[in-house]
Amino acid sequence: MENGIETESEEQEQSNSSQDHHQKWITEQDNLREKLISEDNFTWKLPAAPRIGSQELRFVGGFDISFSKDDPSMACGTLVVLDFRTLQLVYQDFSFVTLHVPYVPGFLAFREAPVLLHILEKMKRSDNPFYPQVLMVDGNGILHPRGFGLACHVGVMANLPTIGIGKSLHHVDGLHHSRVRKLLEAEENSSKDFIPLVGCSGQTWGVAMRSSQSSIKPIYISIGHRISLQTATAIVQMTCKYRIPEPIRQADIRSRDYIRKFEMNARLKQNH
DNA sequence: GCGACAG
DNA sequence: ATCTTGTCGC
Repeated sequence: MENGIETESEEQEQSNSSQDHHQKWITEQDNLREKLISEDNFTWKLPAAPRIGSQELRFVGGFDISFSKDDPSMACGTLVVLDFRTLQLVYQDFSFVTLHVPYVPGFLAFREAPVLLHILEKMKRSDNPFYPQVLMVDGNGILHPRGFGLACHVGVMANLPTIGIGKSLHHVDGLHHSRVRKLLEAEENSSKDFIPLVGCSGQTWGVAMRSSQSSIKPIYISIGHRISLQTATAIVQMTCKYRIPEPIRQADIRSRDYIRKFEMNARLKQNH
């Protein structure tokens, strides 16, 4: 009985302190959100776009993190940069780190953003000519409970145009699976592969996109920073060879590869 | 009160 | 995120 009560109060304290921490995180998200730019804000143009006197988009970045199955706190953040026209890799970098911040839905940025910002900063410091003009992030932008997901967070902090790519739907403003499924089915016959994600409030949070013919499961595109949804959608479409756009897909593949090699090395050491 | 909840 | 086999199709 006494143990039961004691445990309960400890849990209560834990719960309270984590609630406090979440409140700090919420405040930080609310503050950063004031700097968010949700329209095109860059000097380049898309191919065939009539923007006189500006260079075409050339370098598209992608970011992802993979985790060790042996020790889930060990992670590898990977940044790749692809040539927009050829989708060939022109740059890659890895950051092997130990993460102490847990994943909490709605607060992904506090876990993953520092890793990405570190790799970006390193690249910028060295004046690397392949520094991305726009960055795709594995996670949502404004498609988020407070309209400020991972893609917005890194976009504002790195002052870089960013696009959020979700592989599953984060439920926001009445947007849940059955509602999106209905929207998809309704538009399916009209051969549209983009479905605006309009919530109950009437706000457009992003688009669901059937990126490849083989998969019925959509990806969820939302703006991060300094880009319009229309431009973001066009860029994602132009970089999709498979369901996941190439920048994210390459980052994912190479990140997993890095972790696997690390684990292999660890095994070899252990055995002899 | 219960369930839902990007990666 | 990660664990996991085969399987269907171009």
